[in-house]
Amino acid sequence: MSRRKIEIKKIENPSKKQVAFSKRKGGLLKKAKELSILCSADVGLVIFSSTGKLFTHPESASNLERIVERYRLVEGRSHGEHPNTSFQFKSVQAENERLLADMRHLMGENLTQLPLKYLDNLEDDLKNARSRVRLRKHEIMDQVIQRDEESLIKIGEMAREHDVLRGTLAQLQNKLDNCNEGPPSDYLDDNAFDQDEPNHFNLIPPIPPLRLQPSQINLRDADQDLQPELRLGFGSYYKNS
Amino acid sequence: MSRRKIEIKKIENPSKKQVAFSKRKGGLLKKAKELSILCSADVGLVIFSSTGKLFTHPESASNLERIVERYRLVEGRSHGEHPNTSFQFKSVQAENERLLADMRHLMGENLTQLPLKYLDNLEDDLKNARSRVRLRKHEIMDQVIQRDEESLIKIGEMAREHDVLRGTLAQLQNKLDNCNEGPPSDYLDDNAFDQDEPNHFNLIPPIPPLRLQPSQINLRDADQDLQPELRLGFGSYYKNS
DNA sequence: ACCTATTGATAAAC
DNA sequence: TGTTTATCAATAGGT
Repeated sequence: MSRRKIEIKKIENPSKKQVAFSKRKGGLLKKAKELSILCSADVGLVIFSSTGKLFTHPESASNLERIVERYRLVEGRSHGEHPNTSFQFKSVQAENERLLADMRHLMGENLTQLPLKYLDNLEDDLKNARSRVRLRKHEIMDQVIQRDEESLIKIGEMAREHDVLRGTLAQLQNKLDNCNEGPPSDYLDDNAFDQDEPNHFNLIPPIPPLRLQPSQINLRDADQDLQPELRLGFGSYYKNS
Repeated sequence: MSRRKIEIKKIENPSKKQVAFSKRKGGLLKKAKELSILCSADVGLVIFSSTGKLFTHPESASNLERIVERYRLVEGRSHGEHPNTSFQFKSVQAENERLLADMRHLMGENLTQLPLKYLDNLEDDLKNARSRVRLRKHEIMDQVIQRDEESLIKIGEMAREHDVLRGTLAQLQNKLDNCNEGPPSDYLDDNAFDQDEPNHFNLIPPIPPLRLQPSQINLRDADQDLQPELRLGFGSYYKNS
C-alpha cells in the first residue's frame, strides 16, 4: 500500500519497524473503530508495541474490560474453563515458563527437541542480535574515542593556560618577594584569586607543568576478564523443574 | 474505499450491514496479523458480530488469552487496582520483568543503556549460542542424511526381493495358465500367499518394478520461507516496565 | 461470491 | 514526529 509492495515478514530495520508500527497501528485502530460503528460490532483490540507500549480500542479501559469479559465468557464456555481468581497467577507463571524456554534456546541450550526449521530461525535471530550488539559496541567505542580526542585537545589548551598562569604567578611571587624586602605595595589584591586566606604565595607548592601523554586505548582487548556482575543474569533464572 | 465514500455511522440496512461486517472483519483480522508479523507486536483482536458471533486474532484461544492477561497486567498495574497482590504473584511478576529485559538484550534490542563490558559479554554469549544452534542443526542434518542413505539401501534390498517375487509370481502365473488350459493340477496351494480369496492371479495388476531414484536433498536451502509459528515467540512477551 | 471503480492506507523520501 | 506523494490494498455497490 505504498510506494512499493512489501513482503509480510518481520521488519529487521528498527527505524523502519518503528515507522511502520506507528502508521499501521493508527490504521488498525481506525478500522477497528469503523467496524464497531458501522456494523454495531463489539470490537476489542489490544496492541503491544515491541517496546511494550500498549494501545487499545476502545480507549476506555472499562469498555475494553467488558469486551474481554464477554470474550472470556464465550471462550471459557467452549473450553470448559472458568475465570477463577488464580487464573491470572497461573497465566503469569505460564508466561514465565515460555520466557524461560525461549531464553534457554537463545542461550543455545535445550535444543534437542527443536525442529530444524525452528533452529534455522533461531540461528537467524542470534545472528541479527549479535550484529546489533556489535553495532552498539562500535557506537560506544566511537563515542569514547571522540571524547578522548576532545579531552586531549581540552587538556592541551588547559596545559597552555596553566603554563601562562604559572608564569604570571611566578612573576607575582617575585614582585611580592621584592616588596617584602622593600616597602609594602598594593600590587596584589586579596580578591584577585578569590582566596579566603591572606596571601601566602610562597606556601603554594610548585605545580609540575602538564604535558600530554600519548594515550593508546585498546578498547577491543580491554577487560577480557569481565566482572561476573556484568554477565547476563540468565543462569540465575533457571528453575528446578 | 469503494465505489462511493460512506459516512462512518451505523448501517441500518441489515443486509448491507452483514456484507460490510464480513468484508471489514476480514480486512481487520488481516491487518492485525500483518502488524503483529511486521513489527513483532503483540496484537489481540476480538470481534463480536451484532449477532453475537466471535472472531479473534490470534485464532489460538490460548495465545489470545495470554495477550488478554498481559493487557490485564499492564492495565491493572497502571490503575493500581490489581486484585492479586500476593507476594508470590509479585515475585513471579518481577522475575518475569528480569527475564524480559535479558530476553530483549539477547534479541539485540534495548541496548542503549548497557555498558560496553556488558555488550561484550552479550556478544560472546550470542556467538556461543549460535554455534551451539549450528551444531545441533548439523547433528539433525547428519541424522537425516544417514537415515536417507539407510533408507536407500533398504529400498534397494526390497527392490531386489521384489523383483525376485515378481519373477516367481510370473512363473506361477504361467503355470496356472497352463493348468487352466489343460487338466487341473495341484501345483498351486491356496495358502501360498495367504490369500483370503481363491486364486485369481490373472486379476493381480502388474506391479511396476521399483527403481532407485537419485535423491538430492538440499537441507540447507530447504524451506527458506519458514512458518511463523516456528519463529521464536519473543515479540509477544514484551511488557511495560 | 465475484467484479471493479473508487477511496483509503501506507512505504519511501524528506 | 509530521507531511507529501506515488502506489498498493480494501472495499461499496452492483451483478
